Amino acid sequence: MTERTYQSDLNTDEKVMMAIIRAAEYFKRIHSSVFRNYGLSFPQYNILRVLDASKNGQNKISDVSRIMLVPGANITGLAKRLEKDGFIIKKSDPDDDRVTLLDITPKGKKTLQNIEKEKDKWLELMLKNLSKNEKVELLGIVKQILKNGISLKSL
Amino acid sequence: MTERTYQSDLNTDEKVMMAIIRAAEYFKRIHSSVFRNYGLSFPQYNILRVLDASKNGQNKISDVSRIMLVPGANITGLAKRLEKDGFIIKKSDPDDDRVTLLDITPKGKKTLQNIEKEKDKWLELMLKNLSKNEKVELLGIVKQILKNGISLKSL
DNA sequence: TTTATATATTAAATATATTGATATTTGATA
DNA sequence: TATCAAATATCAATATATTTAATATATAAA
Repeated sequence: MTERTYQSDLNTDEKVMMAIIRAAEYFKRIHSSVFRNYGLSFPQYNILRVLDASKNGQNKISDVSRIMLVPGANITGLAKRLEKDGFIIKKSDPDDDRVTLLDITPKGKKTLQNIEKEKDKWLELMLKNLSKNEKVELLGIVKQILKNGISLKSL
Repeated sequence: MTERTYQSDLNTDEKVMMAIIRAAEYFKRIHSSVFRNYGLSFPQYNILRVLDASKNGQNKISDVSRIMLVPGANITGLAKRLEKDGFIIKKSDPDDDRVTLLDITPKGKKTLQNIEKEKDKWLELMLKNLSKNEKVELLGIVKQILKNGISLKSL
């Protein structure tokens, strides 16, 4: 019986993962078509979001990297493109010369605002099947997943 | 009051989306490090999974495209790389010469099997915070999101 | 001071995504 | 039958993103 229970638990786990990944792809695909009209890819949009939610609209590359679970070498390239298009600027941290700070520009903030309405319209459509309660519940469960902190370092 | 309620609902929606996307990135990042040892990227792995779950281990490019929410032109490239590495083979559909069938090879199936144990070990770790009940609940809610069928065509 | 660690960049190779154009086949219809 | 529209897949060009490894610099710790 333990054998079967174990098996079936694993299958549930797998279903949970695949469901979440598919839902994420679903969100990303719909929303990307919004961002694209504003010259942003999805990862670029995410960086802007992180910065906008950060204190003073700025953050270190290493922190952005950690928050987004994206390697630093990757952020460097993304940041370069974002700066080229005027959405952010890079400055070095006066307190620590190793650190590069990414700073969202007024254009960056304005772009986020412009995107917001259109994006929210789609979000509402996509989540219209869920009650408020279900949303809150979902949020709580997903947060628990994120909280447990398994990391690649454990490998 | 409606104003506030509306606002707060939108914020919940956004939180739901961001949480799901972050969880998906989390899964993908951990699992990618498993797949990579077997020569597969995440999208490649997903195609194999789709084929493996399809009747006779084969499916049309257009259907894979629809299932994965990935444009067809994209699947063409992915399939080419998968075939080059012997995970799938491409044949044309005898019933419809427009159609290309992707067929998972024994090597492809074997690779999925080899990956499975290691992958499941990580999954279990990542989901250890959740009760069976919570998993089932999560699954039900996410499925509802996926079911509502908003598509890019609506744009 | 020496060493180790943290931070970011670069380079090169590969993979993925996007768009638009093209070719082929099929199905429908005049 | 001939023609047209739709479905399917590919290709080409370009832009982006990812991965890995190597490097440079600065800070912290010993």
